[in-house]
Amino acid sequence: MSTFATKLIHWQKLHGRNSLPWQNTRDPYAIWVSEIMLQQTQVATVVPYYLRFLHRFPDIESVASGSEDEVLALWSGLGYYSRGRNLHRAARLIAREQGGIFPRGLEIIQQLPGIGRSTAAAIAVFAYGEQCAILDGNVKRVFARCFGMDGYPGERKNEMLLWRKAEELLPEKNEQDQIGIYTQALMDLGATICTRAKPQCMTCPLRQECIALRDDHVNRLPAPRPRRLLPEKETVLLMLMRQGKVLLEKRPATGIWGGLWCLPEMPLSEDTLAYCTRHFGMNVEPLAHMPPLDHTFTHFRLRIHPQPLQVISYPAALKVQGQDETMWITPDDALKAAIPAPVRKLLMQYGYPQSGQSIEKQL
DNA sequence: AAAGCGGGGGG
DNA sequence: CCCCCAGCTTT
Repeated sequence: MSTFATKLIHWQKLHGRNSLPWQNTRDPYAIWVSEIMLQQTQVATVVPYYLRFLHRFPDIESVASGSEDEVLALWSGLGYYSRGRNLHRAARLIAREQGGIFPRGLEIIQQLPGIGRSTAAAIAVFAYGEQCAILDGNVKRVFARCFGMDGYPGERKNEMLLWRKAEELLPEKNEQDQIGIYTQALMDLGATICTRAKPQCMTCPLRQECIALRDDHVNRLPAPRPRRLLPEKETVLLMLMRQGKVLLEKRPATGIWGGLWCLPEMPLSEDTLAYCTRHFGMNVEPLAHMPPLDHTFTHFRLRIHPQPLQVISYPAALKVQGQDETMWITPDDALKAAIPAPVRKLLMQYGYPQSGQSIEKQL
């Protein structure tokens, strides 16, 4: 009778993933970048962003000497931009205070901005072989099913319980050199077998001990997060065109699309032409109408009304109230900048009506 | 159309 | 502390 860890290690060697771009390295920097990108984001999405990021920023020193704007530009489309800002902050911190050497040790790693307990553990395991437990969304799902945990795994007491289990189940002394394989096995099992929908229980290495499978509760576990209904909001995004260029504003560092370049936002209640006169001192006239674009966040739904406008006249010194940074940029260049996904979509629709262009083609 | 995913920050 | 926030993909 082999243990939990032994089964997973054996399964990983036969069926796990072993050639992802961030595997087969012990470079803590490369592992760090991958783990940050993999927060909230699936492998297939991350791969092209990761390759591009490491090509431009091959080490901590290069990130630290690059601008936040450039980091965010490479992050554009990946979402959760505070991850990019924190990565940049942390790189500068490490460059300045640690001579560019990524720290060792779970607790130290966890003190870096953007790195919590699970991410720190993953880095400590993959880069240094430390005996640490991870607990990401995949692992929570695997555990909730395997142990038949009824409650919502995000609830405090359940999460504490899961962390305790995660630590108990770490490999025994004789297999501690396999901690990386074991950790990868947990991730891969959640990603390829113990999936949210249609899990492949028949080929699962844990099928003999899985409580959810035994009790036919696999599709009920893990318990879903308690929901509250989404508020809906509407806003206007102005597409001010002048000499083939569009006006972008840099958003404040915090809040929605923090630090990204965005089309100027205007309340739906205002009159467009009056707003442009008052806010920018511009004379404008409407261009071809564009249909509204719906964008969903976790906590609200946003209906965006794009408003393309031709600038007829504008003041010599464009000074926008409460906005320290604005720029005129061609839509082509804007697509290479740090812009949120809906703005990217609008600019692409504007530049290439009809055809949709996927992120992979641009990368 | 709805659900899921780690960590930071504010109340 | 606990609760809210963030943006994209998958189902």
